[in-house]
Amino acid sequence: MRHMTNLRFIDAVAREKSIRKAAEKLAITSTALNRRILQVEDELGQPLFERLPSGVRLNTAGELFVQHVRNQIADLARVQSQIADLTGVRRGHVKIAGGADVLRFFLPELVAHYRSQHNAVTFELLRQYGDAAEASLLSLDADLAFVFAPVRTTDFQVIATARQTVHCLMSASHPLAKKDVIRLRDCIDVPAILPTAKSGVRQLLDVGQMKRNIKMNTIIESDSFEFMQNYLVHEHAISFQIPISLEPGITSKQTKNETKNETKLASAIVARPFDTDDVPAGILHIGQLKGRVLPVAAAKFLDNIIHMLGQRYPDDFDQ
Amino acid sequence: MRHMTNLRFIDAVAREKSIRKAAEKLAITSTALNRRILQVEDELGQPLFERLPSGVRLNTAGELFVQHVRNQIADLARVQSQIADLTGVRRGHVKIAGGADVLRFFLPELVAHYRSQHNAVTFELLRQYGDAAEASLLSLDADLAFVFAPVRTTDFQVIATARQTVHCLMSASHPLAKKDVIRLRDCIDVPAILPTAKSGVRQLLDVGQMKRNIKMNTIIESDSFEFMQNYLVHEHAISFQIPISLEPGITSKQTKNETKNETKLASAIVARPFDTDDVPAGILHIGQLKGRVLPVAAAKFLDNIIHMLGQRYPDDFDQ
DNA sequence: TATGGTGATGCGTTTTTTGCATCACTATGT
DNA sequence: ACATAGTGATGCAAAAAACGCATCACCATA
Repeated sequence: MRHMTNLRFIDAVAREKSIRKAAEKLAITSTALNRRILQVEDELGQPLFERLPSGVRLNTAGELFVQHVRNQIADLARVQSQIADLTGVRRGHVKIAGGADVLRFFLPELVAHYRSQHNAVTFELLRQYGDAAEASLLSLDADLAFVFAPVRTTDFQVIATARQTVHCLMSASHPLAKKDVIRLRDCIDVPAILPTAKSGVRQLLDVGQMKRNIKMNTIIESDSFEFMQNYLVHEHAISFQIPISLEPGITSKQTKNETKNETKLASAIVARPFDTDDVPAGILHIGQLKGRVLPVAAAKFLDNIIHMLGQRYPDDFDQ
Repeated sequence: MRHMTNLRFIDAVAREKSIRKAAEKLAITSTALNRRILQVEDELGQPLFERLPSGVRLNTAGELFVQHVRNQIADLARVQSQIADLTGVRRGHVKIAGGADVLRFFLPELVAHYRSQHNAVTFELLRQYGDAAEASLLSLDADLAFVFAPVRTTDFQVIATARQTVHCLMSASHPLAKKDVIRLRDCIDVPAILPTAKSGVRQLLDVGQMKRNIKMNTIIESDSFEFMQNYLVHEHAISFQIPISLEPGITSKQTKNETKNETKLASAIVARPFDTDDVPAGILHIGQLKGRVLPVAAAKFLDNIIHMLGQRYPDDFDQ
């Protein structure tokens, strides 16, 4: 859309905090970009940027204007998506912010399924946690966000939630695998691989350890699901995940033929839920920017998410 | 704002339903305008207008897009107003839709007072009733609307209301002027000048006549406040108004020195409220488009309206 | 003091937009 | 049936706007 050029340029400069850097990204010369910005400032009657020796920075008016610009860009995308939908072709670009947990298996499957029906829809997955994800909603860098934690800002509109009980992962031959529910005291002295401190799961585990006054035997910290899971076949340790990040072959319930399924590495690993009296369940929030009308593509994808969550976690799901 | 040109052009064509007519209004040639529209349609990937022999008409995509365009235009105005406010200069253009009642004395006084403080703010007053006023909010042709009737659409957000008792107007020497409150039965056989049927006051009067099974002696119908009021000095008739449209000299309460004030024509006229058991009070709604963030100028003017109403009708005011 | 970074500006060139003339089409009235 | 007056679309030359290069002025830092 041609008429948006100036606005996109301003957005770019605001992000890069430098006209020359933005110009490079936009594949034009800095002088052309500079003049367009001067022109807009002139039309507006006052500057949007402060000129610093190291580049530019938005002033108050600029902050206001850039927010407006991003709204415009997002709203145009919404309308385009809606218009495309009229002709039967769903079109658009869906931007989703979420933690590594949902990016691991849940979203790949869901996105693939959606794209198999609407291949003109493109996606953008941002790995962001908590505050950062909410900030992306606000700056319209994301249409939807998964937040596994209490929601902070008032701009976050929760569309659905899913209770996620923290699970212990371990080799199928681990003694704890015989139990249906794990108590925190069972884990004393068991070598434990914990997610890094900023992770939501880690925070829940810490709450539990505080409550029961139990200190787990932490041998490794990592933010890689793959490492934590794959390590378990080498040493009889335990690691922790929430259901949504579990590899499909790993079920949280004990099955009779669990041993038969051990064809792949994944199925040599089992998951057992914590007793929620020890480690509280976390709430996964799916939300959007409050008051925003989403593009058709994003809105329909959100429907899919909700449907899938409702189907997969019928008891722990809320809408 | 240069980047809005295409959008303003599309808006104009949609309103005029003709490229040539719109071009004339926009002071460009039809061919330039035509090509700009073709360009936008091309960028968008599909047409916005149906081409008819008599001009053009929006198709479904066009309806969507034009609504978006109007939102953009209005939102830009909001941001501009907000930015101007940062520098201490209030700037903007406030568009108000309302009936003749509020346009008569209430709004002139209020607008004049506001402009005496912020002379960079301009105003646009649209004489529209009920549905039309609400439609103007929706198409963003108006920022604020006064609706004297039940509010229909869900897009109308009521900011404040004022109960308005229907008053009888008459010459000060009229027998009914001795009463403090008028009953409908007092009006039997009194020559009456009624507002036209679409007026809100008329509807309230009709409700009262139904309820009490009384038919007033209608000698004249008019939609001109001036005619109805000025006629009263020539014949001992009565006419009807709500407080907000009353000329300042005319008070609704009986005062001792009423006769002394009869220096002007206006003060030869007195107003007496109807008993609300006979003629129900009407509710004047002041509202805006639901969910919309108003430009500073309009928002602050709305504050003034509310303040003035609260001061003038402390008992019948709601916020 | 030299250097490498920033945004601003004058000027010639390129790209885009505009207006004129004209076409193709369709209602409407003679 | 035919002329007429209205509509939007299009080819082409002129006008206007945007662009890129070279360069300036400024500032922080080494």
